[in-house]
Amino acid sequence: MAPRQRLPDRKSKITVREVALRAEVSESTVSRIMRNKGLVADATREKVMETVRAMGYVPNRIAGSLASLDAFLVGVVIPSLSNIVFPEVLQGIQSALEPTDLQAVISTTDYNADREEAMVRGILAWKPAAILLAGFDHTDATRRMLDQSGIRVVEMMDIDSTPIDVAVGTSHRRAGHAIGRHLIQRGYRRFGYVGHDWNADRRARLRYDGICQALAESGLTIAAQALSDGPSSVATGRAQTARLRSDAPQVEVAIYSNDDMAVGGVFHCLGAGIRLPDDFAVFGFNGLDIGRELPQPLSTMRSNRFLIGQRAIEAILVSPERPKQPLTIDTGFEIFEGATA
Amino acid sequence: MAPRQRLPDRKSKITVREVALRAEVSESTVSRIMRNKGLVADATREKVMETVRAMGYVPNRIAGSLASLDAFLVGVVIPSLSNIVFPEVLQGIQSALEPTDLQAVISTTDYNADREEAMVRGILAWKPAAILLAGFDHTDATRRMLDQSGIRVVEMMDIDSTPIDVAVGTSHRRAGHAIGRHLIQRGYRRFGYVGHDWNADRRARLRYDGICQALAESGLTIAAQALSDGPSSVATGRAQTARLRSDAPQVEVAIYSNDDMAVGGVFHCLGAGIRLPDDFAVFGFNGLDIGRELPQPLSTMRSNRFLIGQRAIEAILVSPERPKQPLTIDTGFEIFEGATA
DNA sequence: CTGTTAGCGCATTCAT
DNA sequence: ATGAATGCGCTAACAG
Repeated sequence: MAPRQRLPDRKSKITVREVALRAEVSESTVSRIMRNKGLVADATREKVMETVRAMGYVPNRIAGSLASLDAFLVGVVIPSLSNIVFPEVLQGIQSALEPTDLQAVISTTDYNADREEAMVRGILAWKPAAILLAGFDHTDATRRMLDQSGIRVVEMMDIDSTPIDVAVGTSHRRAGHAIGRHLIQRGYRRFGYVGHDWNADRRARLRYDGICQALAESGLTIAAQALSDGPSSVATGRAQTARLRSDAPQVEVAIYSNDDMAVGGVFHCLGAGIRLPDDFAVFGFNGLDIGRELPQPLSTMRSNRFLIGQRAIEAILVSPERPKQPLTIDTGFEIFEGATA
Repeated sequence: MAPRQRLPDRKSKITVREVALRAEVSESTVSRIMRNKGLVADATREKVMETVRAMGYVPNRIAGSLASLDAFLVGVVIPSLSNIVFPEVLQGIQSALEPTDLQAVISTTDYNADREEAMVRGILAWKPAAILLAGFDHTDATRRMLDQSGIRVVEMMDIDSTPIDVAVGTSHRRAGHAIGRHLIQRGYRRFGYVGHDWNADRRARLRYDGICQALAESGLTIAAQALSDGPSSVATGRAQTARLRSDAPQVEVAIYSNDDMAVGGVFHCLGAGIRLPDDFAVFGFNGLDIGRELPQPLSTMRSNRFLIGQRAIEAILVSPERPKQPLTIDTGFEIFEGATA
């Protein structure tokens, strides 16, 4: 634990008091003016604002928040920033936060539930208006803290479980099922799967389950799979595709755990002279921009991460109190046909 | 301005007082224990910790920070989250923040200096230990606020100007110059440039200037360029490459404003059957992962954004006071030869 | 329309 | 080793 940061003892510590004295009004008047609340004569307002500007006064929100018991922060706890989907969710959050005077405190967990617990504890200490998390996998202690806090809690990305308060996202199980159905309808029968670490990414697992279920309903199975135990990446997708191709040359179509992996698959094919989708077909998940710009657009399942962040904030803005019933908000998914499957 | 969020009036508002009463000690004792500061008998510590756990007490940092005048927040103001480089910087920040008990408050400006001003004002109100910004383009008001705040200020990404306090990043002008030199040495003479909006991305402009200078030193110039006025993207890079190729077929090598754009260029070539680098060569900037996984690895200039975030935090952790002299920290750059130029 | 009073929850002297 | 008193800077009643 590093040493705390003591604020520099700037002698020029300007508070309401200083402003009030200089402007010859009371502190409450200054306070009212700074918050545009309550009635103030235009004359005094101008007089005060002038000295505020002159002195460069910035109200101390720490004190303000303590006095009013209002919250001006929203906690956000996500697994990582290196998977592009989370920055996208953050964009949605920032955009929905813009008209508000709430600010986001952001922490990352590295897909570690214990770290999540620590982050949640740290954030709750700031008495935020709400806290947004990714997924439903929390430690018991985390769950207890969230419960007791009484604030709004949004579990994002996934809606395949019952939330503490609100869930916003898409059904990954249903998305996987839809992928399976789609590919069967297109005539594929020999399926492969290329994936990354399921322990870190439970949603990839849910999609996988959905796929298997759809195949099973048609009497089919996944004939071969190439799984890596690291995080998803273009490089991994590329390597695992090579492996799948050599292990199971009969596979007609590979479903990938996400678009990063699938793009790696496309790159492998481009390099090895494999024709898509005739020799081998590739199907991704996420609808990343880059997939659309490939020489042949990537066939994939789009989900809207920006919307997830946005809806999450909108949901908690409705009321500071949790509803009696947990709420689930489905941001949907959509097949993008593309040209690789 | 949306309504504030009033914290739910949970009757179970647990404060030091409640814990102290239940544990039959004074508030100061509880406080000391929670902060591991000052001497406390093991027996009482255990007794208190037990009731802390039982009651689920979480100290209120708002009150704590106000009372102690210590700062527990670090403000981060970046242009956007959609350009992958900023999430990477954030990763570095988060990683350096981990052993600390500081937390990051993050805002985005959409490349708008007035929004930056608003974000900085909002963040300063939280009396953060430090504030990290991208670049040197701030409004006068922003500059004044940062100055008066007395806290540490880090200007990130770029080190081509004199910082307020600390600058961390790479010299984009020198990077551009190095790119120019490198390509000249490899024998290229007919240069093209493919870029995006310079108003939003001043660093791209600095690189461009560096490139031009290097070419000029060898009596060369950029013969043709394709500029879009939107943000950088794979799609834009692809479209502008098509334009450049038809407008100026004589161009041997195109330097791109960044890797997103350059990957778009590569995709165009792959689709149009243009052989890289013989028919046309492509050179990027940033060293994004995806470039390395292309069928032919993208020739580019690597810079380390994670390191920028990390060094930024390290720099402000050294001392809560600004040094007399502004400090510049160079995180460097490095040519990645690749196979597209 | 403006001022006065009394905390918000905690950390910090200073006593004991 | 522990407790009591004071105030951080501001907002929220209430008076006037």
